[in-house]
Amino acid sequence: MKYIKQKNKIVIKNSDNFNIVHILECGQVFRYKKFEDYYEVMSGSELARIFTYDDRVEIESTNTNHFLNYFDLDTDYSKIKRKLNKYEVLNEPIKYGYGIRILKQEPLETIISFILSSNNNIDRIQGLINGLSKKYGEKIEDDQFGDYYAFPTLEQLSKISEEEFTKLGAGYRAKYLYETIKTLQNVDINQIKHLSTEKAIEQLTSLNGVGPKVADCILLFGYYNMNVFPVDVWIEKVYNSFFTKKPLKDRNLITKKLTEQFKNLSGYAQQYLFYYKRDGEF
DNA sequence: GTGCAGGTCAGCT
DNA sequence: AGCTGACCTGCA
Repeated sequence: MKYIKQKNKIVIKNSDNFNIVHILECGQVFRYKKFEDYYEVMSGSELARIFTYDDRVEIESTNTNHFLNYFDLDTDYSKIKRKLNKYEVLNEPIKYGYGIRILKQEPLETIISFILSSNNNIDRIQGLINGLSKKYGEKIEDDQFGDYYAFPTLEQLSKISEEEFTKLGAGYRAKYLYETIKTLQNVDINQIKHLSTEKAIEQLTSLNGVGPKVADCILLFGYYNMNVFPVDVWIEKVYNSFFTKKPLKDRNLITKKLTEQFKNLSGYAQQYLFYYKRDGEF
């Protein structure tokens, strides 16, 4: 993707492969907020504002290189979409969500966020993550962007009791968080990226509160692994409407069928289909 | 009041 | 291994 890198700004001239609404609302991320004329996104301890104009997109941030990587701007989505378009079922979804890009989020943040996402709704998930950051993350006072809160580090998270997670409103997920954080203190989460997809899923699902769907989300959004196809309620509907004559309700089986079909493009395919089904009309 | 929201876990065949 | 019900919580 062509972009111009300035001191604290990234300018994208041709934004056929970058649409901030598509990127933020295709289900991969929770730490963002819409303002009147821009979107704000937080990643780790960094913050970015994304302005969309007729002829360009501008990203102003606390850390240009961080967001260059976060938005994966050196990956050519035209090429990816060409490959995906060989599957007819993806033609319309790609047209609809043309500006989707898969973000490179931080593993810890992704693990915690998607544990909170289970059987929950988006508003509450966002509220929980904001509350968690505000209460336990580092306060950052930036001259240009004002005050905001970083996502808590593992060390900061490890000091939180189960009761405090409950007080935040995590519900029965409080125990999941508490147990998982305890486990993570004895695990190097960076080694997960070197494992085979199968082994990585095995290791992630051993964490409390992480089942097959959440494990797939963590691998896709936190480890940039395109071999997984998270199946939630929306993808279940997509599969049963457009991929089969006999409806399945076993999500593990649906995952298996879809990853067999899309192989190392599974992650991308999931995002276009998810956004099209959830936001548009399928 | 009741059903639901981006599933997971435990306890049963 | 595969299936089923319970589950925090806040909002329509």
